Amino acid sequence: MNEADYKKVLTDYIDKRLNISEEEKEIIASSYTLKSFQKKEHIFSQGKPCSIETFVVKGTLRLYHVDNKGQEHVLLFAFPEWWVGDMASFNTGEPSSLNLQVLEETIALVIDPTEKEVLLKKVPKLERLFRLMIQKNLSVLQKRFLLTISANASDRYLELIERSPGIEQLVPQHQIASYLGIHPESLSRMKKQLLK
Amino acid sequence: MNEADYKKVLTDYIDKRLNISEEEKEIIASSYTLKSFQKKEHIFSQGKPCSIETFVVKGTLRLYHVDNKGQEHVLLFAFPEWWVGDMASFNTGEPSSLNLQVLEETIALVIDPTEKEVLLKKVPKLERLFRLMIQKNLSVLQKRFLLTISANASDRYLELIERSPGIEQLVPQHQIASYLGIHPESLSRMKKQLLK
DNA sequence: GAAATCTCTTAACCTATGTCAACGAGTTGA
DNA sequence: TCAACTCGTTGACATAGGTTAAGAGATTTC
Repeated sequence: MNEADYKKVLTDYIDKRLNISEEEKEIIASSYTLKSFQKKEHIFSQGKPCSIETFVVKGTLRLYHVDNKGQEHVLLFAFPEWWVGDMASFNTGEPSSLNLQVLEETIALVIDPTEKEVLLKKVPKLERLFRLMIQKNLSVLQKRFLLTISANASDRYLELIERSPGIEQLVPQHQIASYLGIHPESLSRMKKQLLK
Repeated sequence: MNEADYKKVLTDYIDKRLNISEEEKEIIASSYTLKSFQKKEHIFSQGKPCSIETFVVKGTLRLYHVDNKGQEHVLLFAFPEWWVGDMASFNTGEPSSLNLQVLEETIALVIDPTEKEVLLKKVPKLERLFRLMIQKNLSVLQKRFLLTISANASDRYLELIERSPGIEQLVPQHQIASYLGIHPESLSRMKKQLLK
């Protein structure tokens, strides 16, 4: 696949949701920059403004937070056709509280706040797309929050593997523990319990 | 205050963020319906589609979820100039997983999905406002989520009373416990510990 | 291919919070 | 004014998950 092919993934994605003209497709394609990232690389980091919004074309990422005790907490794993970033920081310029790290070699289309502003001016109907996108993010996060506070770790684990079968092949177990909000030792013990 | 005054709270709120014409103000004002709600009343409930988006003009509300063990979990308390609803349900029509209940007699401006669609057609620049609004909600929820998974109950309690001083006067303690994700007995015990 | 590093497991013990039961102070309602 | 609730508190005990330490395979690195 070449650059144009990768960008087509994005314009197709948008076209499916909004119906855009060829001209608009070109504007969109030229507004985004194609980047590839190596395993373990950080695309943005906690403490610095996140000036990048990412559309994943290929690969796997994790978005996580490090708390003031040094503990990592995975917010989400991202796969192709996902948008990832730190909305709050991207829009306000304030330091991000999140880190975006590559788990599997990734190809993504990225944009910075200024370019995005220009793009939205040129193609205002994208406002709607981004609203829908955030809405989706919000309702995913809301579900996750409710599950986190109302279910115990093993129910959350079962929910995760049901919702994302195959995730245990893609992501090391200690990061699944981190996603579940428990320690690797606890997950290990828990899985042993579940086998009974 | 009369109806026009209450609606002015909304149009002023929007004008501060978007700069809208007099004509647009009128369209907006006429798209929203003024409602008042009594203490303990439910504005929408879990299991039914939430076909209402609320802009609080006056009063206090709580948005909560009841899990499958019958336990209540408060997602947020809402105060004047807040938007409250269940975005996911409002936009898709699927059953809501949330309840919105009045804690103190409330005056609010409400809109349903159809009216909102019409309004957005008439005043497309509101797309931007709603995007910003959801963005804010998302970043609040994200902070809350990170705090919930990385801090213990007493740190969350201290954070809450620091962020919302006076909340203990507005909301009964067992609902604060529910917001913190613990049981009333635990909060009681915890506060005793903190006094030492 | 040896050393270093990472990943997962197990075990023993610890702690925060849940659970259940009882009680007293207020508040509401007949 | 008494009965019924609601709300917060306390205590005893239970449990999920944290903490620490150790070891065994994998995997990476030089």
